[in-house]
Amino acid sequence: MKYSKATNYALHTMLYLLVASEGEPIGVQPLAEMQGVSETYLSKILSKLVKAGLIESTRGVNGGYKLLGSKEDVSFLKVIHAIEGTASLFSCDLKHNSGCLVQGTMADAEQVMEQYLQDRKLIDLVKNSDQIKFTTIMNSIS
Amino acid sequence: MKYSKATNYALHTMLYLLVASEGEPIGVQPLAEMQGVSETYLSKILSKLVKAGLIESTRGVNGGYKLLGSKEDVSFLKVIHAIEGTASLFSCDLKHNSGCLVQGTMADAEQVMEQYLQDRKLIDLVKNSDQIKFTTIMNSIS
DNA sequence: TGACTTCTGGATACATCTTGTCTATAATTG
DNA sequence: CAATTATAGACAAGATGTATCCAGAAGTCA
Repeated sequence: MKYSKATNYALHTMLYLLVASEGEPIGVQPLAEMQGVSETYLSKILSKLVKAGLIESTRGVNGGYKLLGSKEDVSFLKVIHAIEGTASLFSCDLKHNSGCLVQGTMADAEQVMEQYLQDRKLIDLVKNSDQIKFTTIMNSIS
Repeated sequence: MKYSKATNYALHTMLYLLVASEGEPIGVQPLAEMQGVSETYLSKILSKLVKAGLIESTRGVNGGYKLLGSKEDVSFLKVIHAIEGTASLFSCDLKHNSGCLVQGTMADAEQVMEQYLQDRKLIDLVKNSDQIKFTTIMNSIS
């Protein structure tokens, strides 16, 4: 059980869009180049973020992607759910006659993690200290 | 991202062995039949539990599997780790020059869930009320 | 020793998911 | 119309999960 690389791309892209949230939209090109992945692949990931209502896209010249809504509202959970889906991590397919004893605890464990990820906002990663250091880091993504 | 079905088999099998912890070891045959899976497949899963030190196996006539150690010590986390491995759920492969901003939070989230799963013991599912009801449920696994 | 039982390990097969790429298409600007 | 940019579909290589069958090791019992 592992998070997909797509989730990682999504989180980093959201971080970038969040910092660049004021101003012109940003095309796939620079985002894909930064992370060393093809434009079409990253665009599929970005489409999921669009459908989830996290960002908006504009086509045509000077088009691209832009954060939708408030910077402070972007939680880790929203991004993860947009990419991984919202299905439960655990499900028991066995044919019990009166419910599965295990499932409840597993669901609770997942809930605990989701609550944590919902409380954590992407902006927390960059707000406290230095926007400069952040951009340096982002640009350094090979 | 989902837990494997193997983890589910492992949890149910451990529950069964836990209830039957006093007495003779139990062979793969009944365990596999209960859960509707082949003996060889389930035995591979059980081998992982053996290697993890959760159960012990004895070969030959009247052999089988038996809980190792105290009933009270079997946490959800131990079983899950035995099957899924202990690798992190999230890892960033991007080439940052000074560490990944995202990874820390993701690791913390995982830690929160693992702590919960470590605190939850399998025996909690059956100890409070009725051993009888439990056996009924277990036997009802098609 | 020999027969039987039970776990162990290897080879194999199939389905699904992930990670991508390439190409074509739709929408927008100028 | 022409250039730009997102979107969608087809496709493929690779990894992983699920599962079976068969051969072999190891233990028990007569």
